[in-house]
Amino acid sequence: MPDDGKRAPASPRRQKRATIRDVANASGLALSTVSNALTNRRYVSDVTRLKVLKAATDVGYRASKIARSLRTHRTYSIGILVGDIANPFFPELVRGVEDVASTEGYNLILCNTDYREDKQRTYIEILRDQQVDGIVIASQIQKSDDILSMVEEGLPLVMINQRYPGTVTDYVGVDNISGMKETCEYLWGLGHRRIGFIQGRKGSTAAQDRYDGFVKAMESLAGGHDEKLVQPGDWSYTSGAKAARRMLAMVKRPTAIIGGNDLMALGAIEAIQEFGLRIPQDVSIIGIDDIFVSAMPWASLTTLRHPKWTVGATAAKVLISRINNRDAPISRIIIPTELVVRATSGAAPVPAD
Amino acid sequence: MPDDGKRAPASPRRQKRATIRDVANASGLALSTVSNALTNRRYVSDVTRLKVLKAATDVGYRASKIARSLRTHRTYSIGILVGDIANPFFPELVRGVEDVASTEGYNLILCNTDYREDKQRTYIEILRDQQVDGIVIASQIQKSDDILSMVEEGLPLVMINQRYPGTVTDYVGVDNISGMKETCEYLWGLGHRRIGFIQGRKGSTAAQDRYDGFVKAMESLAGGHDEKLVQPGDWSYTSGAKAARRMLAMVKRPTAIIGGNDLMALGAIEAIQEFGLRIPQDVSIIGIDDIFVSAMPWASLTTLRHPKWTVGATAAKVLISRINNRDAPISRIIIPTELVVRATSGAAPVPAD
DNA sequence: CTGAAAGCGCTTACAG
DNA sequence: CTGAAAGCGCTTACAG
Repeated sequence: MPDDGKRAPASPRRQKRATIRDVANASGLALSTVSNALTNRRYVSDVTRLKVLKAATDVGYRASKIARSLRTHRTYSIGILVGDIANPFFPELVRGVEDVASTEGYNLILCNTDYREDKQRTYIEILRDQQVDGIVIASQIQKSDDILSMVEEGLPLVMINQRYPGTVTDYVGVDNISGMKETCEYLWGLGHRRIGFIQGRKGSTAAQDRYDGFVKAMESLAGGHDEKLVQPGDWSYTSGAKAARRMLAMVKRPTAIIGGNDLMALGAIEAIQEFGLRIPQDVSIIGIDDIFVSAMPWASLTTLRHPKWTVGATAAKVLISRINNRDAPISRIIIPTELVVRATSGAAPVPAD
Repeated sequence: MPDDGKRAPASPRRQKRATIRDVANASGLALSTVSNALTNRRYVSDVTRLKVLKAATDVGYRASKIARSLRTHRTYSIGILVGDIANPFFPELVRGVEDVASTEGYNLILCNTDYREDKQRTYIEILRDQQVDGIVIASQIQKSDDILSMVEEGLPLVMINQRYPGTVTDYVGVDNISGMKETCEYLWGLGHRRIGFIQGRKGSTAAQDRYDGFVKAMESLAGGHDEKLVQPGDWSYTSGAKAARRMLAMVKRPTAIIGGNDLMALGAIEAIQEFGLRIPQDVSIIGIDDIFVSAMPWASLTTLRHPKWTVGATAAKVLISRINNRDAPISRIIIPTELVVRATSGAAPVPAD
């Protein structure tokens, strides 16, 4: 391509930013006085302050966060580790984090781990080198030594729906156990006796908790569960469809299926329709999370709502409190889920057998 | 709440990180030699380098990005402005940006503007104070003086699907005009003569381009368009449903509707069904973007695919090139759209009038 | 090939 | 109430 003459605005390469020294010169005051006037850390007479303020706006001064960080060891940025922002579960949660972070003057560095330990490790190193003030961990990876070493280092950390055996950190999550109990009882009350469950990605604490909740609930309702009716998935739509197909192909197929998340439940709907079965007359299907799709009329998925924004916002608040007070007691906040009944669940079919 | 005795690991408050000085002491070499050995900026003898490397790992040294940034004026972080990460259009785009950014050693600061100029302004100031190396602007806000001042300042910037009159910056976008042409021609070929269009959020360049494309296409196909069949929306599902209701209530209702984005098209589906009309026998509906929901079988929305990941990834590449070479010619990259035909579009109904 | 010194732009004891 | 100086942890001319 020949150069068409369009170029980046020629000379105005990074124009020099005004520094605190410029303000000092413009106002005829000392650096320290300018700094104190601007940051309100020490008493400065009103007349001096006004002089400083005027000089600052005159020269267009904005403090360098970098220089400040080097000196104060605070960056006012926090990192967040998520599995994949393109998974519809995360954006709302991240919004919650970002909303309170930005209100509190922090900015948010987004890291997608793809649920991989090596990526998580790399990101954690980067965030530490960056000297973030804290990290929100929502990546769902169950084990990682890096987490331990951060805990030892005293770096503020908050876990979302994720625990590390052997470490005690601030935690925000939903009560998957009770949620699953409510869900199973609801189905049981509708007459369902063969209830299937599609598990989430292996290695995720949330997947484990939801499974445990299912097992426990079925234990108390039915005295146990049929492990063949538990099929593995990986949170994705297609994995949900596949898991459901396996269950529906059984001689004694379930009359209700709980997806470990909405995406898998939605995939299961596709499978159920493939089998020529009606929802909910033949098979009921329930998801977990309540992503925005689930509320749309053609999905209208009954689901156990996970208050994602609130969880994210709460995690950010907890993290920031921790940053401001390292010695406060550990907090462990459990946010309730809510069963949202829509069109995909109903009474169990009259048993044919 | 009484203190339950669980406390943050007591003393290990921010343990001191090893500094370059520690490495110098441990190796018996000078600071500058250590720095040069670690950063490869100057020749260092192999034996010295090895000594440095060993000392560095021994003391667990990791360079402080902050100190380095203060000195080099590079932060290796970039910001991204989006309308709202919870809008399903953005996550995939952000993923694209993040994927190449992280590969290139940059981290990504996420900012949600909620399509508001004041929020955008605030974020821009923060990002400048943070001295990010560059900014990706995907927030769709049409005017903002801050953009201008960044351009003047020479801060690397890349616009996604968004132009600013009077400024020349790097740009990555899709060809909405051709895309709309293809879409309208497709519908025209199916016999549709009354084609409705739901507009995107006012003030967005993309919304404007799509509208312009629609008008232009209809001009060449039909010699003009019926402005009554253009109804405003704001990108949201509900706004799409409302806009569609207005069109469907008309005496001469459209036989096909193009949603300015998929979310609005999906909302329109709801409206069409409310009116007791069949899709596509009575009304065809087409979206723009191809968000993940649209591919699901019960939506199965015909749509003009917007390669979001690619657009994001390309924008990041362009931005990083710009950061590395301020004087390179401006680039303007147009990524083609693709009409994905699914179940919601078909032949126009035989006219009853 | 290596070292001593200056300096990036701030904040914060320490004097006065 | 204000100022001069040290220092955060690096990199980079400048000497040798």
